[in-house]
Amino acid sequence: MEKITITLPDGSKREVEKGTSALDVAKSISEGLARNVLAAEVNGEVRDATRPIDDDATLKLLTWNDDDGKSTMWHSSAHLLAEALEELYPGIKLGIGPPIENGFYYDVDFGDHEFSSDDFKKIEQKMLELAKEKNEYQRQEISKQDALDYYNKKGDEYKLELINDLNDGEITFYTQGNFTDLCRGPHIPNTGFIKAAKLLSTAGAYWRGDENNKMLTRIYGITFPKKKELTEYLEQLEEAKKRDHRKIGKELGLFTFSEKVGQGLPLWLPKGAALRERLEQFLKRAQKIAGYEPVITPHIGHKDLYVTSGHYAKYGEDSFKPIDTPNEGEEFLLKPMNCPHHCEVYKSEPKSYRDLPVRYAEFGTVYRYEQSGELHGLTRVRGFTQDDAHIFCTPDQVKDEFKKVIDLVLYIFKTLDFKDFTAQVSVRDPKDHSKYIGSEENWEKAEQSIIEAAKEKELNYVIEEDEAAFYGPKLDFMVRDAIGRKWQLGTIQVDYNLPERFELEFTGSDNQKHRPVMIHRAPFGSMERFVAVLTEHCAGNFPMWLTPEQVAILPVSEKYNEAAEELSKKLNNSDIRALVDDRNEKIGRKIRDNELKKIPYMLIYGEKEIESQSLAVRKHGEGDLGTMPVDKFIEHVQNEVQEQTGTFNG
RNA sequence: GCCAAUGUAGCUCAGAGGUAGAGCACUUCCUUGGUAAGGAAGAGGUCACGGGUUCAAUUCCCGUCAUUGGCUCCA
Repeated sequence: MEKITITLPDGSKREVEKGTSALDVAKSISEGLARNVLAAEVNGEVRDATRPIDDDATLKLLTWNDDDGKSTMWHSSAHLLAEALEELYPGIKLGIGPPIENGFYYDVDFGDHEFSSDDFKKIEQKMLELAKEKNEYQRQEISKQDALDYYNKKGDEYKLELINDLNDGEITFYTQGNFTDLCRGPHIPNTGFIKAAKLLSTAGAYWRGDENNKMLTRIYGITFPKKKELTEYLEQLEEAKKRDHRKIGKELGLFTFSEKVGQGLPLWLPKGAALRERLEQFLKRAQKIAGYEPVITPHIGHKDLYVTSGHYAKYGEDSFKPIDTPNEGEEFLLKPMNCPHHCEVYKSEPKSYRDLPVRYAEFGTVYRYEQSGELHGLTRVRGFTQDDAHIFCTPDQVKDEFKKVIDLVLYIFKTLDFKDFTAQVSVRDPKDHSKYIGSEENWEKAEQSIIEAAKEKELNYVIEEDEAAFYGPKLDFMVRDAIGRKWQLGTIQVDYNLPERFELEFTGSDNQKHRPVMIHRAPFGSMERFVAVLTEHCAGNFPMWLTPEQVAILPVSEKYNEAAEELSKKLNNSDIRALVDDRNEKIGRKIRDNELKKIPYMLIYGEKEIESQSLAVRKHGEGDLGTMPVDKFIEHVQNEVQEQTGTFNG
C-alpha cells in the first residue's frame, strides 16, 4: 500500500496509507479527539473529515473550538433543518442554507403551507429526532445533467437556477438520512454531533437578495454540540437585550427620538449630552497633545464643493435634496462629510513642506440620507457627529502618521476598557489595480506603511485584499465588547482622490509643487455610534470619569437635607458631580432607586455622619464600603478619575 | 427603499364592535426613617395619524407615519 506523509500543526509527521481520512488520523491520535472532529483543513482547504487524503498534506483537525469547525457544524445544521422541514411540510422548495456568524439560516418557499414561528418547537424536535439517528453526511460528485434531472423531478426551480450557474464536474450533492441537497460542503461526519438546536427567528428574504425576485421565508437557527452551550448562548442573548443601548439610553435619560423632529435624528438629553461632551473633551485634550488643530466648518456646503469632491456624482441621488437660496437659486447640500471643507481649509494658504503634516480636527456633524429601514437606535442615524480629522502629509510621512493615530486609538481603547480588538488592513484587489485612483508607487508605499505601522505598534491585524476603497487603503479597528459582540469603531484611511480633485499642493524642498496625501481618521467613528457601543459594552455602568452623575447623597431623613446640600456643594467644588436625593422616602428606597440609576457612589447621610464629619460610602453594585472622612472620599474619587483617564504622551 | 410584525397613560404592558385598565413613575397628605420598594388619596389617554364600513370603531378594512426584526445599502 502506498504511503503518504501527513504534517500536523505542531510540525509532527505521520506516515499513513494513501486514502486515509482526517478522521482516521484523529482516531490514531485519540478516540476522544476523533469524537470531536467536525471537519479538517487539508493543505489550507476546509473539507469533510471523512474524505480520503491521497497525497502528502498538512492537516489541521477542526473542532468546535475552530471557527471553521463551528461553521461546518452550522452548515450541516442547515441541512438538518431542511430535512426536518421537508418531513413536516412536504413539497416545499429550498433556496440556500449557509452558516453565518452565529448559526445558520435556510431560505424556504413554503408554497401553500401556512408557516409561523409557532411551529419552531415542532421543527426543533424533529431536528433533534433526526440528529439522534446519527445519519452520515455523504458526499457525491454528480454530473450537471444528473443534478438538473434530480431537481427537475423534485420541482425546485431555485436549486435548478443555482445548478445552471455551476460548471459540470464541480457539482456535488450531500445526503443525510432521506435528504439530499446541492452543496459544495464540507460537512460534519454525521448528524449525531448536533445535540441542541434552537430556531431563533424568521424573516422575509428575496431569492438571491434581489427585490424583483420572490420573497422566501428565511429561518434562522443555531445548534450546539452540548445542551449546556445552547443554554449559555440563550443567556447571552438575554444579556445583550438587557444591554441594548436603546433600552439603557431610555432608562438613564441619555437620548431620545421624536417623530416631529424626524426619524434617525437623535436628541441628546442632558445626561447624554454631558456624557458625550466629556468624551469630546477627553479626545480634544489628547488631540491637542498629538498636534491637531481644531477647525470649525459649516453644516452646509455649496453643491460645487461636492461636485469637485466627486461625492455628488456618487451619492447625490441618494442624499437629502439640495437647499436652494431663494434669490440666486444656488444649491447647497447638508454636509455628508467634513473632508471637502477641510480641503478648502488647507487651500486657504499656500503650504510648504515645512508645514506638513497639518492635522485639522473637527467634531463635525454630518447628515446622510440613510434608507429608512436601516435606522437603528444611535448606531445608524441620519445626523451624526464624527470625531473627524484630516491629516495632510507627504507620502513619506504616512507611516509615521499612522503610528501616531494608532497610539491615539489605543489610548482611547485602554481608557474605555476595550481590551479585545483587532485591526483590519484593507488593501487593493491584487488581481486588478485598474479600479483605484492614485499612482502605483504611492499605493504600494501606503499599503506597506500601514502594514509596517500595524506591525511596529504590535497590533493584532489581518490583511483583507480587495477591501480598500477606490481612493486609498485603510485600517479599521474591530472591537469585541464585554459580551463578545464585534463592532467596527475607529478608522484610518489614506486618500489620494481628494488631494487630486481639489488640486492640493505644497512646495517641496526642491521648490517644486507636490501633492500631499490625505489621511482621514476618526478614533470613535461617530459620537452616536460610539456612545451606543460603549453603553452596551459597560451595560450603562459608565466609568467614573465619564458618568453624568458620580455621587448621590442620600439624607437619612428630611431633617438632613440642608446639610446634604452643603456637602453636595463641597463635592461639586472639588469637581465631583454630586446630587442630593431629597425625596421624602426611606433610605432603603433611595438606595434602591439610585442603584437602578447606576450612580457609582452613594453617601448615606444622617446624624452620625454630620456629627463625626465622615461619610458612609456605598458603591454601586458592591454595597456598603464603611465610613471615611470627607476629604479622604474626595481624594479617593479624584484619584479614581485620574487613574481612569491616565495620561497621553502623543 | 422592500417584506413582515407592532403602535393603548411618562415607562412596561393587559383589554374588547357599545364612553378605557394594571403596575411603576408623577402630585398631595401622613410618616422622619440607617444600606435594594412605608402608607393613603389624586391627577394623567383624540387608544400613532387620516379615511372607510357600521346605529356605534380605540377594536374591522384601506392609506400614511413611526418603531422593531430581516433584506438591500452604508462616502
